[in-house]
Amino acid sequence: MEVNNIIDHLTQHGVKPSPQRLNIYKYLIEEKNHPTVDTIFKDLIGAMPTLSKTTVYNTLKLFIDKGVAKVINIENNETRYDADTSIHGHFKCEKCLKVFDINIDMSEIKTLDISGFLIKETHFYLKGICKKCRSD
Amino acid sequence: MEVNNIIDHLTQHGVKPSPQRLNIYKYLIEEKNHPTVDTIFKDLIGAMPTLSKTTVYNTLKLFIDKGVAKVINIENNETRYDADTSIHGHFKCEKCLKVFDINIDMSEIKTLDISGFLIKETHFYLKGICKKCRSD
DNA sequence: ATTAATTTTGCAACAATTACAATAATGTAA
DNA sequence: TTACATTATTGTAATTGTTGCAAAATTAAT
Repeated sequence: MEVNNIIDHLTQHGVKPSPQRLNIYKYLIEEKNHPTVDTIFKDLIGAMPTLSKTTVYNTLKLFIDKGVAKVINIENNETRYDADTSIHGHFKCEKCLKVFDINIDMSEIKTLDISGFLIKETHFYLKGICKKCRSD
Repeated sequence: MEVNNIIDHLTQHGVKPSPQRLNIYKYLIEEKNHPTVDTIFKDLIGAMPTLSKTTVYNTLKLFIDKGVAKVINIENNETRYDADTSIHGHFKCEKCLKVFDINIDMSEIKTLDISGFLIKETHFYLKGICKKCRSD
């Protein structure tokens, strides 16, 4: 995505694009690694030496509120973030620890037990061993 | 489930049924509230006044290892536990905070992107407002 | 009964996250 | 521009869920 498009996208969602926010958002969409706060912080501190970890937390919370990012909750001690807000699933490899995107067809899922329930968020993930790690 | 059945079930999975383990497991299957460690501890400390929170942690970790319980990870700051180890999903109501079980047909899901991947765990959950809370 | 092995317990340590107040940056109106 | 108001960023302290660890208690074995 072009920088101008990013600025538009954030602005349209009510996120004022400060330098920190821009860099964090760019990082989220360019590195498709579903990073943790710590990863984001460590990868950006070089380019923005004054960056504070609190800012990363604040910014991600803002992104979630404004709907330009989503939380991925696979392990209870590592919250990850994803700028892809479409409904999709994840696969976490227990060996290389990478998180992969997977497409899912949710139409088959919304069923029986929860008729009358209002669904706001859909989360799906698998854990196991990825193809590459199995052959290593 | 009868107590003897519970003992058999735990034993068959390699869990020696101490009083603490028995009570925690019974709590898990009787109260279908998908409790947190804190909830379990607070609800059992009356009946077992010497119970330690560390024991609850240890016991649940053992249950997971031995396959008689599963982790439910919906919020990043509240790990919940479930003695139903079959593949099923959950719905968390944002208003009353209850967690409901939902049946899912996983055959529709395992797809494309992850051919060749070894799947060990399947997790699915929704968030929203439950029927009762919508009508209140 | 002694000894060995396992389980439980309490407390300290740790790590992720949040609260909060101070500082910095930005926007606005004269 | 200058002065003022608003918003964003930062650093530190506090909080919370979890784990590490060694001592005490319980259970099993000889």
